[in-house]
Amino acid sequence: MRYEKGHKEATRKRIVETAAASFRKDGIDNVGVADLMAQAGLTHGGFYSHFSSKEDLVQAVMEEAAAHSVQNFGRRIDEGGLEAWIRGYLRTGHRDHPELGCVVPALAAELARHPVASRQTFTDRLATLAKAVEPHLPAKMSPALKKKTAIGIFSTMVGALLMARAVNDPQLSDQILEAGITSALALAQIKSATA
Amino acid sequence: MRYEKGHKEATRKRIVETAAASFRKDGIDNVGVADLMAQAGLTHGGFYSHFSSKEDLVQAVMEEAAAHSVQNFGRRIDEGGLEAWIRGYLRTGHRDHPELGCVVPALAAELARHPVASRQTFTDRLATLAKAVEPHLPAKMSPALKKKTAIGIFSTMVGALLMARAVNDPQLSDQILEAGITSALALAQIKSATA
DNA sequence: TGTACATCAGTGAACGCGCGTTCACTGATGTAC
DNA sequence: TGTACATCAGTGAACGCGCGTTCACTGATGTAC
Repeated sequence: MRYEKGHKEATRKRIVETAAASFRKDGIDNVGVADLMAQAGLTHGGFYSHFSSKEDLVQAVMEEAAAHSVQNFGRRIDEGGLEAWIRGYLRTGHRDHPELGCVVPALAAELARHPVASRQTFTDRLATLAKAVEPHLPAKMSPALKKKTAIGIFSTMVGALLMARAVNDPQLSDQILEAGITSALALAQIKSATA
Repeated sequence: MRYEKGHKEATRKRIVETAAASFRKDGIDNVGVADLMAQAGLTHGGFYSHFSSKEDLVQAVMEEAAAHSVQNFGRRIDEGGLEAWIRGYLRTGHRDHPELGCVVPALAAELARHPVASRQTFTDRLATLAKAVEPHLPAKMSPALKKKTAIGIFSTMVGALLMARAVNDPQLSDQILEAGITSALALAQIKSATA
């Protein structure tokens, strides 16, 4: 072999990570295979020795993002608690750098129009995320309410980040993030010192 | 003139309405000018006697959607109250027919990558919407908290609808809508009979 | 009243461009003998 | 140890296609005389 062992896997990983960032920043449709390969330091023809189609890459990106973020979120929740997770998600840095952030506000609308295979990962991930949140909710909540609340909190966070990015007025955008934090904390029944 | 008075305005309106539906259903990038004109019963060349560019149409669509939905939401809130508005927004019919529904979950992510002019309308609309919700929140809330809560409720609704559409599992999708309703009602401090 | 002309919403061929995908090829290395 | 061959990640030209946009044209009507 011309390349050391594991070279191909490393290249594939590099393409997936490059794609994950670009897709979140510019949208799946707006990122071409040639762009992506150039960013990874390759030419476009080689793409098809790693993936059978662009849709195949989309699926790989969703899997990578799911693995990465469930791990990331899980750690953050367990280390800093729900409040730190909520505040970390709705910080201005996350709003301003979609390429480094959560795929849901960035890609969910586009993903809804993609084939089932690419959506499956997202579905699984959401269920996992809800389960990671539930243990941190007040003990007096019923299991059913905990599940609803976990999903409700995440809905609030996703909706707020999405709108904070779409809005044109920086001040309103900041207010949306704050409103998202306040509301998510209220749902979690956390009384914050700064809220 | 070949056509009766108001003909051109009527045609333009038809194009905008067709586009509003198609954009929400398939995404702005996935709907071509030629598709749109064919749907409106015209050929693609005539497009440019109505709009200077596709982006110009996007702007017109956002304006139409804003006018339409602020009016629609306002009426619904004033007639049925917050609870009816929330339940109406998070019903399965709305999830399953993005072409007839709110532009925010459908287009906000894509819109965030569009020029300022197209985003301005969205910004204005969101502020108007918040103001329509505020009077229906509990009187004991401070004005500042009312504003935050109004935005928080809408964030929850948008996030829930977005995720309910992206998810692959119909049962989970229904649960997300229910969780959105429960959480939005909780934020509005409405104790519902069926919640 | 009849004729010539101006108007202009809509037509449809054509444009340059970038897309996803294909494919014959390259060339450095590992393996067989 | 040296030579011939197989491997295969990556190259880059080429493909068909659909996109947004342009433009010369059409043809039914209103207007001028």
